[in-house]
Amino acid sequence: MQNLSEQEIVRRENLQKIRELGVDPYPPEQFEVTALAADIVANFEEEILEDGKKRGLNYQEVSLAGRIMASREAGKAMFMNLQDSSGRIQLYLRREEICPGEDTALFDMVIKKLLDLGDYVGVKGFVFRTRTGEVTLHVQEFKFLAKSIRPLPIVKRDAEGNVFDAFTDPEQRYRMRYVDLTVNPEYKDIFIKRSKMLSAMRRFFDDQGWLEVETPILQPIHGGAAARPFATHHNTLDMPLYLRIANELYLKRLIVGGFDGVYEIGKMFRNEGMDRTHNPEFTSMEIYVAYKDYNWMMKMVEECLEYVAKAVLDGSTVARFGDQEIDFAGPYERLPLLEGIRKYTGKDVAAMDEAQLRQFCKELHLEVEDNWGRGKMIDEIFGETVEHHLIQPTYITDYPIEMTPLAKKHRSQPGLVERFELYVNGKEIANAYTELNDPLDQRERFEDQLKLRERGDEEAMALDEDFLRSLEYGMPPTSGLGIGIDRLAMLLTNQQTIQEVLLFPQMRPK
RNA sequence: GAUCUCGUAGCUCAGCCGGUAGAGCACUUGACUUUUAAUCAAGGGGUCCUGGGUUCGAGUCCCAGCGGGAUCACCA
Repeated sequence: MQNLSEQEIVRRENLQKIRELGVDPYPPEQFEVTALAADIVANFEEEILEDGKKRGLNYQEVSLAGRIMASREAGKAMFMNLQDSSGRIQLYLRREEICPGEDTALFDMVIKKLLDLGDYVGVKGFVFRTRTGEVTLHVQEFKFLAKSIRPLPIVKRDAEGNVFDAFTDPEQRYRMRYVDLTVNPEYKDIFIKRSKMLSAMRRFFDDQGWLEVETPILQPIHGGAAARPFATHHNTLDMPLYLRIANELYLKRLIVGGFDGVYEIGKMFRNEGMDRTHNPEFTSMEIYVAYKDYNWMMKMVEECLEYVAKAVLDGSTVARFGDQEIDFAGPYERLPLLEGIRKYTGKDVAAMDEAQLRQFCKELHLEVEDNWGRGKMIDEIFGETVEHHLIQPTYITDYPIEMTPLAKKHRSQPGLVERFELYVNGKEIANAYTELNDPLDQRERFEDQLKLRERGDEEAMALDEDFLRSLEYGMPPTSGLGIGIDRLAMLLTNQQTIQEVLLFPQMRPK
């Protein structure tokens, strides 16, 4: 045990003294809770009697549990604030009631002196309204449930709304999320909304009859996306394994296997940079539906996001994000990629050859690498000139084939594939294709990726022979979709950083 | 990975031109039976991120490192 602060030493001494007085600071038995603080404060009712006195009509025998977050002594009485999962309520204690006889040790010692802020307690009593009008629990029984031996940085607000001792340092908040959620309970709302978002999405898919599945996180070949993986090693098999960067190829194997619709909501892992929109592990939703194409998928996404937004935003489809208002009600604008570039630059990149594209990139002050092909440059031009305009949900459709080795060739436009990405607030939220199910075409695309890899592109896709075999057996026409769950959560909870929508964002070790 | 910026008490922060560290809350002791940032009186608490350097003297200036935040690059 190393250097304890004065306050930690005092709390440990208090813990010992409580035990010496015969009180268990960590009792094993359950404590029955019959009410929540927020419900009481919202619903307490009283009547005024003929003699002018007031009488509570409800909550006259309740039992609450939570942390003591403030304590005010007033002689032989005391006021405290109790915080439970719902909110806070004031407690009122009188010595003569807690300790009716001569022995006032429980009140004078245990409650008045040995109780610390942050301690978990259970209280029973009746609710009334104080002279100053605050709904308060008049405590008749008091019990320690768990002692806190480390001081909490409790936030205080005065009558003018000034905030004192705010626990605001993001590093501390993320590293000690348990403290953050305790002293800044408003952040719990983000995670409650995130949970509502996920359960609404599952409900939407389940109602269509699609099946939630789980596919391997440890994969021998990291396929399905262009990204650098985390590598690990399996001892018994003595082989390298990768944490998945995508689950696409496994979900398609299930479509080959005869499921009409499968989806998975789970973590993906990418060994790349971290910033306010990237965490090394992130949550993605991927869904594949047989006999559909990307036009159908656009409609499905509109219906799904509208449904999910309503579940999170109490029936509204409009999310406030910073100073923007984003409406998730469909239909969304559809803008082919090349038209989008024309719209915002006036240039027709489709007509340009590689040298002309390179020149255009220079004009835009884009740093072009030698190994970039047409597709990569067009993608960069799009990112530079169009992306930030796409505030309301917008589908960008029909991408160059080079960038998209798993999507089917466009039915009418050579050089393009049937792919769309959904942009909201200038950021990509979803990505979908009419899936490539021609096994010979797929093999050629993988081989093109291998060539890119030989040219030094570390993110080029690896060839997955077993996946190709599954396509050779025959995959029905299928449309697939991926949604970045963390980014959708950011939009629906008005948060500017991914760390705020992750309970435990990745941090450097201390 | 690059640039900017920050690191002082449990928490939030002051600390001037370099002169051995300060406030509020929290904590300790005492008073008070409807208070609410309770109040009143008294008191304790510091590896000034780490390591070097300049200087008679460094929280302060310089260098390096560690960690955070912001912006950028890569990516979803």
